[in-house]
Amino acid sequence: MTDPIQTTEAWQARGTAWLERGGLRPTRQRLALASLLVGDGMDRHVTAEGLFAWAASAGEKVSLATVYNTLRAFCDAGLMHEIVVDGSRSYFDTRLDDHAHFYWEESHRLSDAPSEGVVISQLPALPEGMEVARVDVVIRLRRA
Amino acid sequence: MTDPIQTTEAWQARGTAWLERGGLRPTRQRLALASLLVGDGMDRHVTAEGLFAWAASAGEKVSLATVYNTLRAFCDAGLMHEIVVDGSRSYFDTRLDDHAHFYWEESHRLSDAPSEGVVISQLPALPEGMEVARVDVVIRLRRA
DNA sequence: GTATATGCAAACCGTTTGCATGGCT
DNA sequence: AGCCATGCAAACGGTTTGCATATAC
Repeated sequence: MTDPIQTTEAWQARGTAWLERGGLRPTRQRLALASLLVGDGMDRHVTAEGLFAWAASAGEKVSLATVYNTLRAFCDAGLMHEIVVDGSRSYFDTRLDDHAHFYWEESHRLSDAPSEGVVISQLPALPEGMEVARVDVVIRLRRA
Repeated sequence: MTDPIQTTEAWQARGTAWLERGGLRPTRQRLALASLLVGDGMDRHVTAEGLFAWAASAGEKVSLATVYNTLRAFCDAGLMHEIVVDGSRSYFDTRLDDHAHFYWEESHRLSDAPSEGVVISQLPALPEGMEVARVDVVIRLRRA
């Protein structure tokens, strides 16, 4: 669980380092969002609206358009990945390696599947001249 | 390849049988779309706009709203599956069994991956009280 | 000082819906 | 006759964009 001793400054330090890795200027808004996303070092799956609401409830003043623009900037900088599981909204993931996801259909939540669990032991022959950009595995869950 | 001897009547017969399987009334528009989708017995991946354009170029008069409604009806009837790979549009697949897809990022096309190719040899432990609704595997391709 | 980020509101675009008309059984 | 499907246009919702202002370097 999260260490309760962690300070806001510690989160911001991580946020700043993270932005630096992406070559992005540490503006107030980016730093606020980055701190929320990676401040505690855990992997996150957020939607734009969700992050906007989270920032607002944390007292950060960031416009919704900036949240969208910033998430896109984070993706372009290679700091996050966009995940599409639901046509009506986009999810953004702070974890960069290929890994499978659980998608909770009734609550519209996305989470990591235990990484040891999914084993793709073989990929199909790829079409001529093509390479794999990414392999997305989404395990859609419903109440049993 | 498609057998050039096949007649429109043969497509319609398949379309009618297909609609029947889904318990859907064989209206002119549904029959037209069904014939395009399953008339030749091949698996198809279409977008609503794409199917609308295809129908129009085949001389079928169907409104875009009806294409959307009809594709949804086909999905609800269990005749097709909706596949989400691109936040900006939905794809609809006539093939019903779990199988992996190739997504051609630059052309925004979706196709089946050779079924023998992908082997998921193990699934992760599922959360308590949950079951798998579906497992989506999308292999995103880019030019090498 | 210059390039870039932000905020707002308006535009955008794929999709859905309300309602009147028309067709299937 | 009654129910359901269709078509149109308007509504919808998430996302993007144009432009004026503010901030980082």
